Formats: sequence, C-alpha cells, structure tokens
Amino acid sequence: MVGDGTTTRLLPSRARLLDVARLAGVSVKTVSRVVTGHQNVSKHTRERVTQAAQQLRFRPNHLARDLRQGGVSRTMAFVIGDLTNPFYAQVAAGVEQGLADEGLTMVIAVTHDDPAQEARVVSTMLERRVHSLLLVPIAADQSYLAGELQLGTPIICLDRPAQNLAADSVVIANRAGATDAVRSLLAHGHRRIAFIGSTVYTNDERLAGYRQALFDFGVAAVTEWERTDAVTAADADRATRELLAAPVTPTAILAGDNRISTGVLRALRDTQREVALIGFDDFDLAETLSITVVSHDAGQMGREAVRLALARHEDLSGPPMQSVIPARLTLRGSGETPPPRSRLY
Amino acid sequence: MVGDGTTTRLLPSRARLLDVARLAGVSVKTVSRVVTGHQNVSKHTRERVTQAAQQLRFRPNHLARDLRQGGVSRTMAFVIGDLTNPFYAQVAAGVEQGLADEGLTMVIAVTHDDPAQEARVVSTMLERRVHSLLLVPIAADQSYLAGELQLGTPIICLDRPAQNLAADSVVIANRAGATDAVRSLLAHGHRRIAFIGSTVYTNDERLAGYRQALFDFGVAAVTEWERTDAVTAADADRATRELLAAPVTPTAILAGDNRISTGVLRALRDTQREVALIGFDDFDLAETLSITVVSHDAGQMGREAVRLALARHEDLSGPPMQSVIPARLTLRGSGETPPPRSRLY
DNA sequence: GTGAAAGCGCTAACAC
DNA sequence: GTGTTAGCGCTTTCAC
Repeated sequence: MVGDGTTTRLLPSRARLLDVARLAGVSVKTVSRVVTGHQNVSKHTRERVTQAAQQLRFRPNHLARDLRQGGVSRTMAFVIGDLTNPFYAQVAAGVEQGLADEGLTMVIAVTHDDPAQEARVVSTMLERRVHSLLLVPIAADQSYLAGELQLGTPIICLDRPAQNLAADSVVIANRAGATDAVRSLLAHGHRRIAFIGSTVYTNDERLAGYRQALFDFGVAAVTEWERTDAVTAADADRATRELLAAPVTPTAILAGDNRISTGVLRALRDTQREVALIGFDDFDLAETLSITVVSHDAGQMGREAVRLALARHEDLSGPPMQSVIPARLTLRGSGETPPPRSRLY
Repeated sequence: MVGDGTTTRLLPSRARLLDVARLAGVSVKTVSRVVTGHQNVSKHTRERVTQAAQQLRFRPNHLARDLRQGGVSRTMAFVIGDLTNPFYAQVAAGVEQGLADEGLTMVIAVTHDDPAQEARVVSTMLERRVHSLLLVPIAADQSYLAGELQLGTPIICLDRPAQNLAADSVVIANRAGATDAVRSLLAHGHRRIAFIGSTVYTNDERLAGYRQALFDFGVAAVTEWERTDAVTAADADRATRELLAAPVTPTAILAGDNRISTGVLRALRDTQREVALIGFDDFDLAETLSITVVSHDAGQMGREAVRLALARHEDLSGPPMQSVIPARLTLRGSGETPPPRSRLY
C-alpha cells in the first residue's frame, strides 16, 4: 500500500494509568498505588504493574495529579528582574537547591526590572497555581497580592521587602555591610569617600550604612559624593569619571552593587587613577584583581526563601517573618590604603 | 463570640468558573468564553461576566486548562548543568525571551553537571508534560529519550549535540572560533601556544580548531601543551602554573571556556608572568581587563533553541536540524603581541 | 449567542 | 490487598 496523498501522521499515544491497568490485568487504582509508591499492594501485583508500566513507557501526568490533589502544583515561582545578573543567578541556584531537596521544581519568570510588568508576570505564575511565590519586587506597591496571600499562597520577597503587603522576606544585611566597608576605609586613612549606586532598596540601605559610618566617625557628608543615579555599569563608569574630574576628588569609592563595581573598575582602569575601592557583592574576578568586597552568600538567600515558603505553607497565621543574610567584609587590597599601584587594573 | 479553643482556620476558597457563572447568572461555558477571549458573547454578557470575575478575584486555573486541552502545558523545560555559569545564565535569559514572545513560560532544572542525574531530572520535567525539552546534555547517551521524541515532544539540545538520538541542536561555531583565535596568535608571532580546557564536547571541538590552525600554519603540536584536564577555574589555575614551570614554556594560551579564562588569569596574576591569552566566551570584565576573547551571543542560542522547538512542534517529521551560532574574535590586547605589561593583571 | 453534558488523567473516599 | 465511584476545573462537542 503506497502513500495515498493524504497521509495523516499518526502519533503513538501516551500511555495512561488505564492502559497500564489493562495490560497488567488490574484496576486503575492499583496502578496508581504502585506508581506513587503507596502501600497495600502485594509484591506480585507490584511487579506485574511495574513491568506493564515499563513496557508502555508510562510516565505519570503531573498536571492531572496536581489538579486532583487540590489544584496546587509542586512548583515554586521565582520572579526576578534579570537572570544575567550573577547575583540573581546565584540566588536562583540557591532556590533550585532548596527545592530539589523537597522534590519541588522552580519556574523562573523575568520582569526585566520593569515595574509595569511585575503584576502581569506574577499573575501568569499564579494561574499556574504555584505552591509559593518567590518575588524580587520591582513595582512600588505589592498590595495587589493581598488576596492571593489570603488564599493561602506563601509569598516571599527576596532582596527587597514588599511594599504595602504583609509578606515574608529575605534581605541582606545591607546597612551593616556598608557601614563595615566605610569604617574599614576610614581606618585606613581615607576621609574623602564616595558612594556610587542607584535608588533601589538595597542601594538605599547601603547608602544609609555609608552615611552612618561617616557620621559616627565625625566626617561630614559631601552631597556630591553620594551618587545615586547609577543603575548600570555604564552609569557607574560615567559617575566615576565625573567624580574624578572635579577639583576635589574622593580617595575611595564604595560601589553599591556588582554592576556598579564593574563600571567603577572600568573607569579607574581607563583613567589610570588610583582610588581605593570596595564593592558590595562579591564577583568572579574580585579575588584575582584583589578587590575588597562586602560579600554574602547569595545562594543562602535562595535557600532561606524556600525555607520560609515551606514554613509559611505550614502555618499561614503567624506574623510576617524576615530573614537577614549576613554580610561581611572580605579584605583583598583594593580597600586598604594606599591602593596598590599597577597590580590592580 | 470569643475563641472556642479549637479554631479551625477557614481559608477563603478560590473562585472557579462556576462561581463566576452563578454570580453573573450565566452558564459556565459563557464565562469560559469571556475569560479566554473567545467570540460569540454579547457585549452586555461579557461585561457582566467580567465584573463578576473581578469581584470574586477569579484567576483561571492553568493546570485544569492544560489538562483538558490535551495534557500539554504551555511550558518549556530548560535542563542545564549549572545556573551560576554566566554563559548558561545568558542562554537561559535568551530562552526566556524567546518564550515570552509566545506566551510560554520556562521551567529550569539543574543537573549539577552530573551525568547520573540527567535522566531523572529530565523525567521530572516530562512528567510535567512540558511543551518541549531544551537540554544541555551531560550524560554520555540520550537514547533514553527516543520514545519521548516519538510521542511528539520536541527535544532541542543546546551547546552540545545529543548522543544516539535524532534531536535538533544549537551549537556554537567552536572549531572556527578556536581556529581564528590561534591564527591571530600565530599572526602576532606566537609559536608556542597552549590550550587549556576539559574534555566536554565544546572544549573538544575548540581543541580540534586549535590543532587545525597550528597544522595549517605548519607548527608542530606539543602534547604537553594540550591540557584537557581542566574543568574548574582552580584546575586551570593549576594547569597554567604547571605549564609555566616547565623548562620550555608557551608564550600564549587559548582558554577553553570562561571558567578556564578565570583560572588562567589568576595564575598569570599571581606568578606575574607575561603570557598572551585568548579566552573562549566573553565575560564581564574582559573588556576592562583588555582580554581578547572568542565571543558569541549566548542569548541567541537560547532564542534559537526556542525557535527550533516551535518549528519542530509544527512539523515532527523532518530530519534533525542543527543551528550554529557564529563566534568571532574580539581583539582587546591580551592576544596581541607582546602582551602589555602591568596594565593587565 | 448561549447552555448541558462529557471527559482530560489522575487520586480521595469508600467499598469489599 | 484490591476495585468502584466520584470529581479536581476546565474546555470540547453538540444542541438549541
């Protein structure tokens, strides 16, 4: 029999519990028990079923299972601004790790750091009936999630707390980390210290820590040296050049986050200026380049968020919890004085 | 009425189509039509339904929808070795971007670069009935996926082709990129050129390109300078030191990937040796440090994989497709001769 | 333009 | 130890 011109492509169909049951000569429920590893199945039956399942290449349908079991999937959503930022990639890795231990999986969705997209992206995740929502908030207000919280979905905010929502959160010890960094610079003789960063929550907090350290030490703040207009590395590059082009220049810089550090480094290298630098967030080449940083365990933030989500799932009634991930100064040279010449950049 | 001691926590329940239908005084199907934006609903009815849905905070259950629609979710699985490797993070970002345009979401699962975990992790994803499987293979054999392929699930391999499986794939122009790099080193006068990398597919191909370039130029290969035992940055650091401790040392190094580059850089800085370096894969600080690299668009790899998956979904019958992402040499100084002193490390 | 009934694949509840 | 029945929330089919 040769092709008739209207060949319909016939796909082999996927085996269901029923198919396995028929082949094994048992009921659907028995197969279900075997597949889910429940008790009350004789060894003999179990073997027959297992063999039938293998023969048919049976793969349980989690969609159906989750639907039946209460409409909640064994999945946590991680909504994040930008996956290519190594900090968030590490947080994601931590989330994944925390989930793997529990047999849950992670769905990642990205807001592209656009406040306007947050609600839409989050909504898509909630329609998937995720077990929990892990969110790096970017919008100015999360009150739109109050209803979901009441419905029992754990909502954990990472890196920044929620605004107008009683959600749990995991943050870094931003102020303390920044204070430590500035104190170290002060201890090494620096008095003209600049801060470069943005106005997101973390940078705000770090700026506050920076100010606190200066204040405690009795050093007057210089407004021009508080640059909070740098979001990208390019911004930080520009800000650094501007600071160094002024009549009076800072002798040390605290970078608000890893992207800022990159930009500052580029500017320092290009201009061949010798300025002490401490970065917030560790990064791959920091050790190689002897860059002193305020470091922390980004993976721990992810794991901790999962822990909170699971805890919240168990007890929906308690007050919002906040976990703080410690930050510690990792001295490598660039923040000590004087900044080593030519070994750095 | 005061607490009775056995307060059962009553959660508000989630609204279903039926609830909305009752409130709006219409049938379930009509609500379904409105929610999914289908035709054949009068404007008046549509408004009533929409209002009822909002009032009840109705959120459609994708689990149920996907199950009913044929048991396939609007999700693609991306199975990856390590999320913290910036290269893969960028690929993931590309996947996400490609999917967002289609209204699909991405589930990420991690194998921790462990061949033994691949099948299990992949299986979990397939049980979720993903639309397609995007896989960075790590196991030595993917023949276990043949059945799934026949069932109609598009399987796209990224960065490395599948083994013993007729799956589509997206790879980088590894050989050409490496050949270009070595040719450039040769053109700048280098004759003693080492390769440091591992034995994964990409590094294998890059080594082949390296050999080809040397062969074409008439430079004899030196086995000791083909180091394929370096997987991590620490390995590369060690390998570099060993190479530089030998009686005859290479004057240039081609690094097999971004992790290797990091390790080589560390070794060069610590030992204060001046050796030309070209890295495979671009990285954040490469420009700042004037490191010449073979660069490519990792995001494009992700987007291309999504494109192939969608195409395969439409036509399951065609032969396996392979997309090649171009690689080009980005000259920045470290690969030109002589390697600039002290500005680098 | 709208609705009633059936069923996607699975498991909870309850037989036996 | 095993089977039967019902139903998770939705969409498909077909009727009106």
